[in-house]
Amino acid sequence: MRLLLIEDERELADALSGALSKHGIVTDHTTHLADAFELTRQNSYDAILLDRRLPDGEGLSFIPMLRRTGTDTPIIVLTARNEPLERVEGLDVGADDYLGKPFLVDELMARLRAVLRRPPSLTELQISVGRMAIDPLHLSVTVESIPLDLPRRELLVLVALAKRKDKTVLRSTLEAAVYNYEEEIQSNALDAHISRLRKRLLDAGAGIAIHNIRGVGYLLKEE
Amino acid sequence: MRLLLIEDERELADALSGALSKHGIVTDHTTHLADAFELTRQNSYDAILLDRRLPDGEGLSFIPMLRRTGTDTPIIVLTARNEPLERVEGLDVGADDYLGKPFLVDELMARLRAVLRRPPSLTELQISVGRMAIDPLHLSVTVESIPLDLPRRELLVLVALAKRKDKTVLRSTLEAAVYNYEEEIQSNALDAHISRLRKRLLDAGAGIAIHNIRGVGYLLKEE
DNA sequence: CCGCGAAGATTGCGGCAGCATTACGGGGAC
DNA sequence: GTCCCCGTAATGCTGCCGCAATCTTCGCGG
Repeated sequence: MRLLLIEDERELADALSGALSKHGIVTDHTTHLADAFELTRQNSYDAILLDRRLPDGEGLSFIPMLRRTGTDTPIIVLTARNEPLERVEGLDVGADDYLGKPFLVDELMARLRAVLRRPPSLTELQISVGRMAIDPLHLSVTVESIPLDLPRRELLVLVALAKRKDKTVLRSTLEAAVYNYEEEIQSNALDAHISRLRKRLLDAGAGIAIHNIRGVGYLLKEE
Repeated sequence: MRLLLIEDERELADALSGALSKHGIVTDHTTHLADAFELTRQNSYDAILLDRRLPDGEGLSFIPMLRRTGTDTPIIVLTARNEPLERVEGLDVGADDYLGKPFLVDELMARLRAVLRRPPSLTELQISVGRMAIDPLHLSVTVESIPLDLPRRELLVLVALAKRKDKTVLRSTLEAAVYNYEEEIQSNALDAHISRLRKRLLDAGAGIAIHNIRGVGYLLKEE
């Protein structure tokens, strides 16, 4: 396993590299964002550890840059800036985890494992379809910048479909997205939600269509 | 390595779990098909050991169910029903091996190794043929990024063929992919599906051809 | 090269499963 | 109370899909 560590405090960086190597992890280290960007282009990392305060800028700005190149390498932010709001900020720009300094190496390892266990994140921060923008993290929806508020269940259906726009989403997947295990469902509730959602999207002029694939599921695409 | 054992005889199940654990194999055990299906959705198994006679139905019916979700985890059927015709039956619905009770654990291990030695995963995340991309896990199909929705049975046929593109797929294999154990078929329904599928693919300009291998099966390739 | 039988291809038809829509009412939020 | 979400169920409809009839292709033997 190979990590990229972006951290300007030499001592911490060395200590961390040493600790990780005991777990059989190879670590590349750099102190500047510019170098980091170059390194990610030349190598393939299993994960990236990122400090926020860096000599040539705010570490977080690195995340959208990287994501824009289509890279979905997990990123864990390591920083002294550990206020709740700052954590939200970090996760919302696309970090996979956020760990405040000081931290135990054991906790870092555990979070690393957790992050690597996940399937490569399909979760974009912002999905746009038709005249519509959907933020799956905050569960908010806008049509041409005008917020559209939808009932909870319809919203969940929409997000589940939007995350895989232009691809079929199985019925069972949708049910799993909207209902948890306790909530039984013994009618066509899902169909009803789809129907009502369609009507609302039409009224709002969202410019998207939800197609049914008989016996399989549904598919969302621009109309 | 992790296995799923579907077996209602408690004693046999316990003995087997114990024996397998000595080979470093982790075994999940369940006695009912319904639970088994849930488990396969939540976990990823290297192989599945399946009894035929189960409290909630014929074990074999589980195989098409599972295959239909796009899972091609190897399945070994373990059963007292060990007549030649019954073995054919089992293998034809999509089992990878069929082992009659009683059996030696050593033989099971050998068969397991054999099954796992086969092409690591037929389950690519994305299969591309001609101008077409197929996602066998999510059962979605696109032609030059434009989603193509197909009826369920035609879709299943296409996916089964695409997974083994450029290779002949036996008629019986296709039938197993499309029909479950209960559903009898006494006409040329499969041929009809192939025919309608060909037409749809042509209309969509998919750039692929489905050839017939007389008396054997079908073969999908770029045209 | 021709003829024949078997396998496959195609297509219309009809039944019915699955979906869309909508009205209704319980229930929670305010 | 009032509003609205949301599960339920009734209704109507679409189009999938099994069937079978008919036509075409293939491979073999003479």
